[in-house]
Amino acid sequence: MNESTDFFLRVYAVVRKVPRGRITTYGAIARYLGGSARTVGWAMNASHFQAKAVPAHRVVNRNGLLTGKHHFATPTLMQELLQAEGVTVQNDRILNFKRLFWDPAEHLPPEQRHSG
DNA sequence: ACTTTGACTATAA
DNA sequence: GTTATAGCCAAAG
Repeated sequence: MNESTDFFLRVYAVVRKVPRGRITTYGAIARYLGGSARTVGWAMNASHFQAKAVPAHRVVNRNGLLTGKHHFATPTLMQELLQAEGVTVQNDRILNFKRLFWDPAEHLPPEQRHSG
């Protein structure tokens, strides 16, 4: 495993730590892991190939917009998954986004180890 | 090797 | 709120 590849795994590890019914952003993950939001988004694109499922529906952009909905099996699956967890979505946007926002840098220890 | 694209974000007008 | 620009990093052509 290269360090670059490990970054993807760290992204998945963080996303899986997002509590049910909460959401986070690409930028928050990027800041926590020390990468860029683009790279996090790219990692999410490859999350489908992971053996373990990644709750990618809990990751939205900084505006609470479901920008990644088109990458799911169906363009409405992301919204359905969120609503199934108690998150209200309207017009492809999460309501109370700021209240439901879950910052890994605030709830996770610094430099979260993948071995744990 | 260079250009374009992309599940992003911050700032400015 | 919208549009444009700059920064960012990885993958594909």
